[in-house]
Amino acid sequence: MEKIFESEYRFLSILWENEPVASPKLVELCNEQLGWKKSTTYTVIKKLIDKNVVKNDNTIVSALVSKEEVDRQESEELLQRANQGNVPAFLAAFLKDRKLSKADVERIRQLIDEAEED
Amino acid sequence: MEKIFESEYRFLSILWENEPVASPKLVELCNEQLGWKKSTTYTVIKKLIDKNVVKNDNTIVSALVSKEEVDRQESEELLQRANQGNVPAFLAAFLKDRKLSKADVERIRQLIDEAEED
DNA sequence: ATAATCAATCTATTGCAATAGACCAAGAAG
DNA sequence: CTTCTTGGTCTATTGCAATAGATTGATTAT
Repeated sequence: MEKIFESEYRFLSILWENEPVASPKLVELCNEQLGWKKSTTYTVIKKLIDKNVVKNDNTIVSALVSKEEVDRQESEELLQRANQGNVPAFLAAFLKDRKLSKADVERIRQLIDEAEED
Repeated sequence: MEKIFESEYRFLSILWENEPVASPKLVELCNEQLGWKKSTTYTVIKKLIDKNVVKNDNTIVSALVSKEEVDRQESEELLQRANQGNVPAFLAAFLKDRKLSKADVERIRQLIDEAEED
């Protein structure tokens, strides 16, 4: 997946919250929430269509990629850059000096179990 | 801490591996590893000095901030942006569909335990 | 004294993401 | 029909990170 820029992410955040949504409505929302002019919204939509991240079917815009996927890509980049893809090293740094409640620990423990391959 | 840009991070990666190091040596290293001209290296050093991230004591350059701190800041931003600071949510997304070896799971389990508050 | 070297700065220039104004084509309204 | 509206594009412009050339001021060597 091609890189998503800051302003594209801001746009997507609005889209994800409202999709599927008519493009003029997006123009309105982006103006309210981001202060964007009409053409700004449309150029961003276009860029994202080119990147296959968004589609516009006869005025109705929707995302082809979920927030989870985009966020994942971001964390993957960080994992690679900061820890060369070493998951435990990344988590060690991430959890360092962090305090977790019993409930959180429980939830996380479960996630780890699910990630364990046999 | 002020934001560290991509190119500053690349520079810092070299600095962290070699500090403390004489500035002309940094010019050489940045030229070899990044293809930078002399002035580019010096302007980046200057920017980082302004940001209090690096110091230059009579030609000898060293970092005032560790890689761990910078990486941490980065992951913190991601945590906020993607999961509003919710650690378990972040970890859920991060670990989803990831395959971990038994050894990794063991290490991570320990990290979690250490992060548990009483 | 003067020339050469060298660390460092100061001031551009480049590159590209972010933003927007001017325009257009097609359909709706008169 | 023709005028108006409207979704959309095309082509700037702006903003700022990234990069670098020209220059300086101090030290070293001649």
